[in-house]
Amino acid sequence: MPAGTLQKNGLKVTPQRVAVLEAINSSDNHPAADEIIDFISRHHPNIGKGTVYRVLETLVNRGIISRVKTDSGIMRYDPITARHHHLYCSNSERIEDYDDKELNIILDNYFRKKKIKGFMIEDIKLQLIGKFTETRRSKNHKKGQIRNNLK
Amino acid sequence: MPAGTLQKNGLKVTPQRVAVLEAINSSDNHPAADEIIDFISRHHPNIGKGTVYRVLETLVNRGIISRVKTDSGIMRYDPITARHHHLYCSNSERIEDYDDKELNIILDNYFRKKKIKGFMIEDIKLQLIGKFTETRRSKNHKKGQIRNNLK
DNA sequence: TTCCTAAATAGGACTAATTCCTATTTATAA
DNA sequence: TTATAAATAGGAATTAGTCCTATTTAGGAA
Ligand SMILES: [Mn+2]
Ligand SMILES: [Mn+2]
Ligand SMILES: [Zn+2]
Ligand SMILES: [Zn+2]
Repeated sequence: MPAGTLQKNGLKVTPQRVAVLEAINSSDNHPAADEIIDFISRHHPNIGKGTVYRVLETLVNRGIISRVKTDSGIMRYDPITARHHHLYCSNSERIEDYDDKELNIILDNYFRKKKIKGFMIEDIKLQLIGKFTETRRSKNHKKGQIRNNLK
Repeated sequence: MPAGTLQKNGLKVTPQRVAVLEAINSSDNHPAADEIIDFISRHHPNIGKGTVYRVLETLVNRGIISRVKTDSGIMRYDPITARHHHLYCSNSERIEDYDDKELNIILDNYFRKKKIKGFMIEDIKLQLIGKFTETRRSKNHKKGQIRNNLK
């Protein structure tokens, strides 16, 4: 499947690109570059760090993956490019997807009426900050490993 | 005024703290640490970079200023701590405040009903991404200087 | 006013995420 | 199979931010 995605987007199918795509798709963690590199390195120990960053940029530019901003300034990556929002834990680095069509409709309607003077909206993202009351149902590799920097 | 704010918050009034507060207050740019340092350095050339970061952290912890996250991972600072949202330019680093009580009410109502399972909301931030159709009405020092990284 | 001391600063080393560089390798179109 | 433009490896460079410690200082006490 990764190979198909790459071809469809007119990208050369390289093992490195396939590996990066697989890493992101198999994570439910919104992984950082660092985690992607760790994951890939298990079966592909000689991948260049620079290559991973370059591949990520390429994939973002083609709209195959997206970026998720964090407080700490570390960039994280998301296999989902469709419109959706995020839940941010206020005392760990956990980030979960939040998809809500009803909310999107409300927001779209609101801003269809209420124009912001001097600004043309292209996208609306909600950051919902709070606390998770359930632990992660980890689907993948690094089970439960959530970087935690409670301060 | 900065001195008063510091005293009110039980902080020693040092020239460095006053300078940082003045820099942030006089900017309408949501400045990064780098810009705050540049600004202060004009009249206070020996301020330590570490001091500026430490003062910023102190001010954030006391609720005197707040942080604004950006795409690029560079942290920016905001003299406003009251609840408000931000307009992000999709091809420059421009960020403007967006305050909208009606919208806050809509969001609060929506999430009062619609609970998110496994998550307790503490704060909701909207990132409105788009294009500004008017140039900045620059109130301050670095006139018009908006870091621009159109790529 | 002067003195004392806990708190704050200067200034530079350090860290870590990301970018950049270039010699070498490789995917693919012909 | 070959040619070549595109991609990678590997490591140096950059840079926002943190950390450390000798020195200075704000502000309360005397
Ligand atoms: Mn890791
Ligand atoms: Mn600057
Ligand atoms: Zn997501
Ligand atoms: Zn603001």
